[in-house]
Amino acid sequence: MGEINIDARSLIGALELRAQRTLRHDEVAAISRLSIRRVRLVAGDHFLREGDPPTRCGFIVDGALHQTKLTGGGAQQIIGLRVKNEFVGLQNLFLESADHDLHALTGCRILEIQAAQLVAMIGQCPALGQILMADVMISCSVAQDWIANLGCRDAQSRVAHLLCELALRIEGGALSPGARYVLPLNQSQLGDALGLGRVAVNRAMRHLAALNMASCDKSCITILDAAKLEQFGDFSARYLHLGRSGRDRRKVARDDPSPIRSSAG
Amino acid sequence: MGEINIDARSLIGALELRAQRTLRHDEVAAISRLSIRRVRLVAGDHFLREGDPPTRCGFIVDGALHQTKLTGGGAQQIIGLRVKNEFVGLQNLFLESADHDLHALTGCRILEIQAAQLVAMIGQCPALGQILMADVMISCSVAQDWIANLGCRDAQSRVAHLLCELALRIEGGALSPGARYVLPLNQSQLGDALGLGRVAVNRAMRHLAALNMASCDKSCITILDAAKLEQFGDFSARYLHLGRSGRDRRKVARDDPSPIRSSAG
DNA sequence: CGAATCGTTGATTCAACTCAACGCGAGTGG
DNA sequence: CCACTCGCGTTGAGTTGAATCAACGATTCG
Repeated sequence: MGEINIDARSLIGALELRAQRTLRHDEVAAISRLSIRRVRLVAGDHFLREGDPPTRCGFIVDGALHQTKLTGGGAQQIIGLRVKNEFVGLQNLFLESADHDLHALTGCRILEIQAAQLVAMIGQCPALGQILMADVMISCSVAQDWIANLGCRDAQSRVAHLLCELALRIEGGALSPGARYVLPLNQSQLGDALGLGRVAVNRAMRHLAALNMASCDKSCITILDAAKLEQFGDFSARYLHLGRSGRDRRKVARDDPSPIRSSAG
Repeated sequence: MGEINIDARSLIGALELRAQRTLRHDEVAAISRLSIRRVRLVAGDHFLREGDPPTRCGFIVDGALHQTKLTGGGAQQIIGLRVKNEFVGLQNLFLESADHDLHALTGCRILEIQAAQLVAMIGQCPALGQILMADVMISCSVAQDWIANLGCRDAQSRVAHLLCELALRIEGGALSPGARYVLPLNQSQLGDALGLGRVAVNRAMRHLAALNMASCDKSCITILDAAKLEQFGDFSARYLHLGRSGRDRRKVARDDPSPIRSSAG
């Protein structure tokens, strides 16, 4: 294994984490045959634009990107976020063109892989394809959860819900009290993601802080009371499909009886 | 080919339509090896529930289903629709459990396939896997477009947008003036899908009728002025990824210069 | 220092929610 | 056959949550 590229190693590690198993030798070999290019983006750079053929894929080593759509009215809607340790560009892999823009939200380090190579790899190792496709399926689940978030929660709950989601995705860890992470969006962008105005986002965040659920200093979010925040944001981690023991997740592991849902009756 | 099951034929036809090509013999053979079960559902029946292992997949021959989530407040959000000639249950195929409910919206005829068989088939024929995975990717695109719809359009535009989408998905045809289709949702359910109350949906629909864009008699939608409806609903068919010439699509074929987006400036 | 961006707060406006009532048609049962 | 109920669509009136407008403090950066 000593001869394998350090970047390929990162990919292998990420895939093993997702699949919850050690990759086989042929799988490792297939990955190490990929030509991986290191790419750096600064905030605002685009990775894919609407209409582009989906030739670029990548793995985010560090940073965050957002998927956006422009509406006829000139408003911008953030339809998805991608953070470190996640893939980008997989969503359109088997389609003819991208249907949205993909931009860097912060500075990013990305391992770029040509889509054609990825498709070839999937053909050789369907099991690797499954891991990548599971990633797409999770994106789909997350998008659908966002629909529910926008569709039937008020401003405060929406913000709380997104803070919970990002805590888990960014930290890759538990939603434990005192957990802290850097939010890659400012309040305007949060509004674009949540279908709210900046003012409403600001008020919601101050409300969460006043209730001692989560505080925000600059871009640094601190989870003060995880349980209360989850309940307030009607959050359940199931849709993130983090895996039983995977990704340092403790919350999902302890099969909790979903206090939120049961309270609904 | 004469010996192939009529249900397998339906699947083959659907896959060929999606892939825009004739399937190879080995692909046809792989499909004909599937054991397909005919299932009928009546409105309200469930096909999958949240938490279920994703063992059931299917192809909708007729009817419509909805994917739903319950929120803590007791509200139900429709997070996706699946209509005839689409697959169901693919979204969770490589995940451990379903994260939402899947219910019949109307009476349905479904060709059910066990997930395990489908996975095996994908392993044997990665090219077939690509067609199925493209379906998942389109679901993801649609979900993200719904996010944009909920996030930054008012009630009237949301309804108009969804009517456009469903016209294309259900009719599989052009959004031509005079086009007519049966909406599988009542106004309450439309509200659940669009994050609106029934009253708002009703007023929006009457508004669209008053402006001679679309009329609604019982559950039958008639597109009166397709261009106006598209513009009003800020609709572009790109996210449906219907393919160049595929599925009888005329609209997508004629590479139009996207009048909506250009008007935004 | 000035310019720009972001967060914060108050005041006003408005779109959609909620409540409420009623018409209509389908189905049901006496 | 009619009376009844039930679900759905329709409409009006009052309420409210968030948008919008506006102003100001803090921070960063050139």
